[in-house]
Order: sequence, then C-alpha cells, then structure tokens
Amino acid sequence: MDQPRQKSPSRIQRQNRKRILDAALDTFSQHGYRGATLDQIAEAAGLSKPNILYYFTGKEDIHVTLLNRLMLTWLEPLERMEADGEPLEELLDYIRRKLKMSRDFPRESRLFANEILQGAPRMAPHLETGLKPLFDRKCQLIAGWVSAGRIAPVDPGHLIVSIWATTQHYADFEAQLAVLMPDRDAQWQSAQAHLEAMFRKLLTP
Amino acid sequence: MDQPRQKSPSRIQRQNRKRILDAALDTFSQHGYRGATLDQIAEAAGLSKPNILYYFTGKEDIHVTLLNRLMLTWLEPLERMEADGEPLEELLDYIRRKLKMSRDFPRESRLFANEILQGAPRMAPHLETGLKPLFDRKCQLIAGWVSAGRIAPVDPGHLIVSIWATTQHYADFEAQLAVLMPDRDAQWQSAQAHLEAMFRKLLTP
DNA sequence: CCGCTTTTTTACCATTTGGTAAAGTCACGA
DNA sequence: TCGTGACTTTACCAAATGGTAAAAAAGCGG
Repeated sequence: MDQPRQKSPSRIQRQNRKRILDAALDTFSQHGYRGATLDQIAEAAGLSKPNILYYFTGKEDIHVTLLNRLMLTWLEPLERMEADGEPLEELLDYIRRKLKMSRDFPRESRLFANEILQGAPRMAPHLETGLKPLFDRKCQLIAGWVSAGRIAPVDPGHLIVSIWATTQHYADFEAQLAVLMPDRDAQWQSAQAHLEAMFRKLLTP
Repeated sequence: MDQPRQKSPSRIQRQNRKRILDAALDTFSQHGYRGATLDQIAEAAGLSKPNILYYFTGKEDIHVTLLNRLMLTWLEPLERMEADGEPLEELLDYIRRKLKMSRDFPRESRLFANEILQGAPRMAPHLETGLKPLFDRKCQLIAGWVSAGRIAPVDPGHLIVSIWATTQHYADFEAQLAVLMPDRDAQWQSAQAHLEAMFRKLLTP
C-alpha cells in the first residue's frame, strides 16, 4: 500500500542512518529530548535537515530508535549473570562488565539517564516489559544465593540498584568527576578496584 | 547609576520571585536548561511570561539563581562531616543526611544531575571554587582516618563518589525505581538500611 | 482621595524549531 | 548510455520561543 519498506536497505541507507543515529546520540545524550534540535543533529551528521527527515519520520522516531537499540545492549550484562558459577564471582563480573560499559559507552549511559530524569516518557513500556522482568528474575537469583548462604544477606533489589548507581555514575557525572579527579587515566582502574573491594566486602558471608 | 537595586524587596517581590523559582525548579529539573521553556515556567507559576521577565532578566538568570541557591544546601551535609566524632559514625551520618536530601529535595537533585549531564556549562565555576576545595578537604580528612587505622583502608575520593552515586540515584532515577520497586513507602527505609549496612561493612576495619 | 511607584497586561517581534513540497541530482541495472 | 528509482537540495511554513515596549492597573504613603 504505502511504503513497501524495502527488504534490503542500500549501502547509502545503512551509512546515513548510522551517521544520523550517531549524531543524534551525541545530541540527545547531552541535551535530552526536548533540548536537542534537528538542526544540531543534522549539522553533527553532516546532512541537511530535510535529508534527515528522509531517513526518519521525525525527531521522535530517531529518539525511539536510539532507545530501542540501547535496551538491547543495556540489559545484556545483567542477563549474563547466571546461576552457573560462584555467586560472588558472578556478581563481581557483572560489576566489571557494567563499569566497562560506562567507560566504553558513556553517551548511551547519559541518553538513558536523561530519559529517566525526564520521567521516562518514551521508555516506560521498555522498562515495564524489558527491564522489570529481568530485574525480578535476577533478584530471585540473588535471593536464592542469599538463602543458600552463598553470599552475605543483602536486599537483592537494592544491591542491583547500588551497582547501577555506582557504575553509571562514572559516565553520567563525568563532567563533575573531571573537576574533582582530574587524572582521568588512572581513574578507571582505581574505580574498578574500589568497587570490587566494596562489593566484595558487602557480599562475602 | 542604573538600577539602585532596592535595599528591601517588597512583599510582592519576595512572594513572586519565590513562586517563579519554585515553578522553574519543577521545569528545569525535569527538562534541563534547553528543554525548559519560559511559557512552561510562567504557567506553572501562574504568572504571565512578561511578568516573569519583570522579576528576572532572562531564562538564564532564573537558572543561575537556582544553581546558586542549590550549591549552598547541597554542600552543607558534607561540610558537617567533621573530625570531631567517631569516623565511622561521621560517615554514616553523612550518608543518612545525603539520603534524606534525596528524599526531601528530589527536584534539586535532578536539577543538579541535569546540569552535570549536560556538561555543567553553567556550573563549572561553582564546581571549581565551591565543590572542589570541600571535596579535597574531606578526602584528606578521610585519608587521615584511614592512616590512623580508624576505618578500613579505602580510596577517599571513590568513597565519596560512591556515597553520592548511591544516595542521589534514589532521587534522580525515581522514574525507573517506581517501575522496579512499586512499593515506594517502604523503599526509603529499606534503602537506608541497605546503604548503612553496605558502607558499614566497607568501612569497618 | 491623590499622586507616585510598583506590578501586570496587551500587543508585538525576530529567531528558532519541527516538518513539508517539490524540484533537482545521483547511481546503477538493462 | 539512458531511464528509473533512490537520494538531496531548495524553498518554504506554521507554531513555538525568548524577549521587548508601552499602556493599564494595583498598591500605598500622605
């Protein structure tokens, strides 16, 4: 009927959509949804504004696309925490993966933070259907470890929240940390050591 | 010469400025600087836009006024952590005060978070002259406690950052927590218990 | 109640913003 | 190489946005 929605996007399609999304990630993660403008995104992408609207139906479309992509990579580190291994090592591995994501994908972290700060208007469904079930599942996993005496007694929900808070903080509050801890190179190493020590102490029975 | 800058603001002045700042706090904390509009602020304040510009010279003036106010109350809990008492209790008290601020002033927390997320363009001076010296001082205080063996060895800077991260998270990511932990009433209590237990374990020698 | 100051409203304005129409230009298979 | 569909540009537009000028309305001390 309307748009046959091409089965295979052309090389140009792929390339330009990627450039737009990358530019939009810069812009949205810095200014939030309302604070970002299509002109900014267009300039950062090196394309004209109407050209951007050739690839996406509108500002919201770009933002939603970014959020959809984000959720995939965002949940993955937590998903990989499983019942298989030693509980303490599973949790510490999760913390390491999460901190690494803050270092490698700070823009994604800030995009997420912005969206939540603004009340998650465009992400409530994702939270409900994507994050919540995973969160509940992992809470039960941790609760199992606790009741089996394999880690120290701890509130599973607040434990996960503390892990999120401490790891994401290094990405989201980078501008503040740049003032307080100017030596950024050594920072990631000492941050990892600190978090590892802190959660190891908390979780060791 | 220009404006004699009234020595005593009238009752109406005080009242309306307060209403404007309160409305602006709502708006800026939710949408960030660029995402907030004067019309929104005006409507929330119940005043006309030109009337708002009678009390403040512009959008930025309102924002800067809010940030100035914020820094005063924001640094106070950390300032109150002193060398007098028992180190562990001083730190745990600080954590309690900080968590209480997240509960009582979530808008202020989000205003701060928004500003930092956006690269702290209007707050870099405050960070440098207000926060940084205080941070360094308290790091030294903690380092002294560590080397005296009065608390467990810990990186003072990362300790403070972890306290900020975990406590502020409950205000800044409230929209996410509302989905994951719907029972908000009991949440603050269990959050405090969790944080207290966590940092007590970390800091006990 | 008067006159003067403070406060508020009305009517604007230039710029920015998200978005569209339509005319071009490009790329690539026949 | 030429036609056709994919891509890009130019020229717009209506609404929103930050801000201003000046008239109107309140306050208020005397």
